[in-house]
Amino acid sequence: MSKVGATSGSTAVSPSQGCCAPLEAVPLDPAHAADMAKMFKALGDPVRLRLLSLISAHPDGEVCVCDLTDLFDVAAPTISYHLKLLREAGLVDHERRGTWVYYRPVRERMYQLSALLAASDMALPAR
Amino acid sequence: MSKVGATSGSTAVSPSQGCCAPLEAVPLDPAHAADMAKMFKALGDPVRLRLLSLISAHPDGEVCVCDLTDLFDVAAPTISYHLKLLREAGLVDHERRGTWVYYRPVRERMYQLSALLAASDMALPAR
DNA sequence: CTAGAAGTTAGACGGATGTCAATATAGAGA
DNA sequence: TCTCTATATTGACATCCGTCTAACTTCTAG
Repeated sequence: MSKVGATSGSTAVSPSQGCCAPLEAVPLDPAHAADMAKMFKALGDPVRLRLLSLISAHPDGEVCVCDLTDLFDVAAPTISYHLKLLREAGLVDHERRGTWVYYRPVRERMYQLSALLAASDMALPAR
Repeated sequence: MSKVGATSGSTAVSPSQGCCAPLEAVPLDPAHAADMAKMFKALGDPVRLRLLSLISAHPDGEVCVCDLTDLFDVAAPTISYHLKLLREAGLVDHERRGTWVYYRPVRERMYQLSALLAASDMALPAR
């Protein structure tokens, strides 16, 4: 707990600031860095990044796992494994409906990362 | 090379779009995903994330390695290793001046990631 | 030219990661 | 209940990663 605190960032975050100041504004404290790093790490694999992309871009706001597996060259358990990591990073949610499981993006978390990387001198609205 | 092309993104990028559409707009093609994933992976370690944070937040726009090493619990070669990874991901630049080496952030690259994660329904200007 | 300081590179090593085949679990339907 | 389909979990295995110590490179200062 230091200046910015509130790692959780439950609901609405300020559009101009997010849960926390951009990287360039103030150095990250080690504890917060660890939490953010976990999310970045989850995105640090091409399969997972594409998974999140597909989940986020879907017009229904959610995607059935059955529609994801065919798009990759890896076996189904591997997709399952990657989805679990995205879940554990807090970047996606899931819900079982009948036989199928649907994944949704957690846009607040995605935005946390986005805000962290947004530099004020690059024509972003931040500050 | 497909729809968005130009991974390099040398100079100014459109404030509302960056080098590429946000994740939610269109699924990432595999080649592009790999490039982006490499950057995310570089940020997926607490030490590296703090390094980038310190480098980005410094008022001089650059930081001497000698000022970084003391802030971490790891040995100097480990810092060197992490800085190399950040360099290879294109997130920082470096320059030797005399005995010292200075690192600078590459804000265009940071912004590429930020734009990728910015969702349009979250009060960001994108689209 | 030698001595010393700042960084990087090389090599080694334990632990984490990504993948698969095999197995388990959950629900739908006959 | 029995079977089939969709996901998840387990266990094994090869590779990658983060860390260290030791050695090397580059520069400055005598």
